[in-house]
Amino acid sequence: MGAFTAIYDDLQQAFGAQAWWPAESRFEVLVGAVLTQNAAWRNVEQAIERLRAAALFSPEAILAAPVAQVAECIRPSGYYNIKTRRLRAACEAWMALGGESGMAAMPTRTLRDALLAVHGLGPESVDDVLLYGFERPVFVVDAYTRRIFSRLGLVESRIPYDDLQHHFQADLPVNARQYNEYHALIVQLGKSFCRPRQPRCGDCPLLSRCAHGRAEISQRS
DNA sequence: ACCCAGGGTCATA
DNA sequence: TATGACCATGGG
Repeated sequence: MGAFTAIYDDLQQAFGAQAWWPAESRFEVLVGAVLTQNAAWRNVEQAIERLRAAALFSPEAILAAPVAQVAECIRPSGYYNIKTRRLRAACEAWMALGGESGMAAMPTRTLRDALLAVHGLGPESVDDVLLYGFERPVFVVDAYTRRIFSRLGLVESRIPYDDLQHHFQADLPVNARQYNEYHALIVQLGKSFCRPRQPRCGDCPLLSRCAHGRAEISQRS
């Protein structure tokens, strides 16, 4: 068994089932993927609620609404001017690609390339949509993933997105359900034990695997 | 008061 | 190719 598979087992043992992504529709995954860029999910939930309350929760409604109204709705999620533009671009793409049915009919590679071409959708946002919205077996890499696995000594801290994604997809079976759980477990672990500056390594379930954690502990004491 | 969050784009070298 | 500035709100 490879290290990435073994760590998945450890995390599942430690944290149990996660059941991500909290969304009621594929479109909501797209909206959430844009709004959660470098923002706390709590704030994204507020922004989504405000869009719903304003009856702006469809690509058509968002595109028809005044830009200022959309911006006001999503304000709690931060970067609201930029994210308003990105959200509108995402809605345009959603419709241009034929909505749910059109996108569901596309091969994963084709759909990924089409979404990456949208201004404001980078690799993580796109892979959120592919994995959590369309159940495609695409591993989502985020800042926690890079930090955790570089501290574990398995990859370089500056490893490019696609390279790190490849490590996971080469080591794990091609299984969207498992990719879903694994990414959620990584975020759970990161929130508790793998902050950039304040790692609390003491009770980390991966401590025995983590040279960084031991080094930090001996440094700080 | 500082740190951080489920990133991405753009200018610069 | 790779680094840094910038975007902005809200909770610990």
